[in-house]
Amino acid sequence: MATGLNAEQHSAVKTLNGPLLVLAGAGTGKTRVITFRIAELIQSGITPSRILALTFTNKAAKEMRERAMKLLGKRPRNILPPEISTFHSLCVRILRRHITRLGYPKEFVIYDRGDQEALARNALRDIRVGQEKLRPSDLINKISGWKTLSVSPSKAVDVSTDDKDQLAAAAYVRYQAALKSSGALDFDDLLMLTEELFEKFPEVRFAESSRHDHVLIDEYQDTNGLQYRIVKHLAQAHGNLCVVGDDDQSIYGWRGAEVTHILNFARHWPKAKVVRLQQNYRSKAAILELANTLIVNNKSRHDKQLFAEREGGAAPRFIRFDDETKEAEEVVRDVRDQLTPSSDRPRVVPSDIAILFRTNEQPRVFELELRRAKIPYVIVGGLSFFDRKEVRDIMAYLRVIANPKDELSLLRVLNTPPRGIGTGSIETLLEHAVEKGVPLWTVLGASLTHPDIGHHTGERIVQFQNLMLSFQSQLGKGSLADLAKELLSSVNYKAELERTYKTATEIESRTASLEELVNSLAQYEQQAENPSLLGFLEEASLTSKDDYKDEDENKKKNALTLMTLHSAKGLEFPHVYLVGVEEGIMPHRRSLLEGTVEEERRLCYVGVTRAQDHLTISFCKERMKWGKARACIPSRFIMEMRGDNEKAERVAQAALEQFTKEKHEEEERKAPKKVSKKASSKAKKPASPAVKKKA
DNA sequence: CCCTGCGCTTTTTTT
DNA sequence: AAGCGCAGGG
Repeated sequence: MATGLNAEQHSAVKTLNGPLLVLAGAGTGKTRVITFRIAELIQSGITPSRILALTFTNKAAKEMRERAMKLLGKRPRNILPPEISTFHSLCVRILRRHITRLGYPKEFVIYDRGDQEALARNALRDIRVGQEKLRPSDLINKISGWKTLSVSPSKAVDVSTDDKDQLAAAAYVRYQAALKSSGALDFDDLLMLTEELFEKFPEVRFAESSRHDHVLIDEYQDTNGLQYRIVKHLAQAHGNLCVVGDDDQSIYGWRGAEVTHILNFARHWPKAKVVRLQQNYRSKAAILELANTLIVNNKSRHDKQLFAEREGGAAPRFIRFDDETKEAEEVVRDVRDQLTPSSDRPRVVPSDIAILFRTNEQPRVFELELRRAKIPYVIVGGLSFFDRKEVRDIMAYLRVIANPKDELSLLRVLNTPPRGIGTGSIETLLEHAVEKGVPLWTVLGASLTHPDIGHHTGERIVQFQNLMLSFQSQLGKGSLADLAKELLSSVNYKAELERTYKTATEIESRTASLEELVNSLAQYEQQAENPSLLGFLEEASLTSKDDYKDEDENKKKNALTLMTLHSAKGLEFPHVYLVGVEEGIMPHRRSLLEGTVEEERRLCYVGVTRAQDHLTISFCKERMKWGKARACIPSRFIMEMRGDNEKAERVAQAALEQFTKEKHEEEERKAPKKVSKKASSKAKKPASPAVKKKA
């Protein structure tokens, strides 16, 4: 079975029992080892379904599933396959079985990042401490951090000492209350409640941990505290836990991932066997050398040195451009050159090429150029299908139909498209609902008799509710795709699009995404064993959006890839363009101020080690920011890769100086307001960080 | 209640 | 540059 493996890989694959830590450097055949190991376990007589393999993305899970199946060949249909899924999907399955014990409904919905933003925005409304305020995204990160530590809202209020934390804690209380009353869970809840179940109910822990005899985890360096504890529960009984990862590729520290989990694995599992994979099969020596030179600048890491199996290779290019437009133009021109058939080198197709960047705003310019050059491309992540306004609208309708308690969605669709239900009436209803302590949905009917709501408006609200009710009664009867189509026509959404958007192309593209939504419903119904609206919604929020709408798989197969470094982890391409390698972007300015440059360096390392044959690193002299051109400093990582540490040091100094100065300027800009406001306001703000709420 | 337009803020990565 | 909130006219 295990053929073509080197000695280290062989050892990892053949160690079937007990704890096993595989420290696998970039490009050392990590995925191969996991899949071979799964196959080996099955060969040795383990029932496939008793194996649980966990990944961080659906894409990785899907790929692993396919590879394992291929390795195993045809299996009788009545034998269940190994369970290969993401942490989050696993938790959803566990919760669906036991969550009622925690007082949550079995039919919970999952709120994604967009919903979280909306909730956070609401929760922060009217909350401030003096002049301090919090951005929704910061609140979300903060809450996520608390949840990772299993800190409840009330506990957060207790433990918060500084102003910002107190403020966040107050918002956390509201945020969590809103989630609960909507019958919704966010991503962190999925993990947190699973742990709670395991802690509170030994029988649940027993039942769930008895389902498997072997647990494997990919990208272990990115596990956070919750995931770590869940895994511990799952593997405690049998101890057959195999984790695979690379501390140099830990790039999710901001999400609570702790490298210590992988660094201390041998301590937590004293019997653990440790295997190191250090032979890199992916990159040409010239590229790997660059990566090695870069990463040794990190102080906290397992000391290791990767060896290139593929000698030589073209020297990586470092190119400077005038600005981001030039960068996109020239990179795309270079891509086109590469794609042009030539007799003196092997053929290159778009799917051999990836353009990698740090932030999600960077691809815009590249998209434009690629379209102009007629090169097929896919953008991974970023503004995805499910983030488009029209799709979110319709999804909100579907959610209200599936779960009328979902207040966020209800508020979104109540007057979308405009149907004469104004903010005034909605406020009144909300107050009424809060008074009675029931969901907003329940009081909709009362709007006809409510003194503060006009008769006309009341009628329209009831009409809306009846429409939703009629769709609810259709659930389980006909096809979901048909229901969605009917929904679109009965709320006249297309007319709304035509009214809102001016250009024909925009209307067309928005209409197209609605069609796509209907198609994905149809597709879901076809492939799901037991299709339900709730099931579709669950899949839509959990599945990383890109592999979700695989409508034209073929087109995708031949497309160039645009993606962030975070999304690129685990992938490889013959040609890689790493763009925007400048101080402030990579390392990101925020990391400089927060002292997390080492993680940025690992990010850069991940980028460099994605390349198999050709690597191009580029940076700009200046870049547009908020409509203004700003000078850019080439990243210290570039100097480090070239071995000029002195210059890197100077650059680091200069960048830190510049960004701290900017930060000060920003604060200055805000300060005068503070003074004038204080002067003009009648009552002075409380000195203690008391949370002010408007009634 | 709906729409438009003005001014103000925006600064990361993702399941 | 772009999205959001808010004020003011229909």
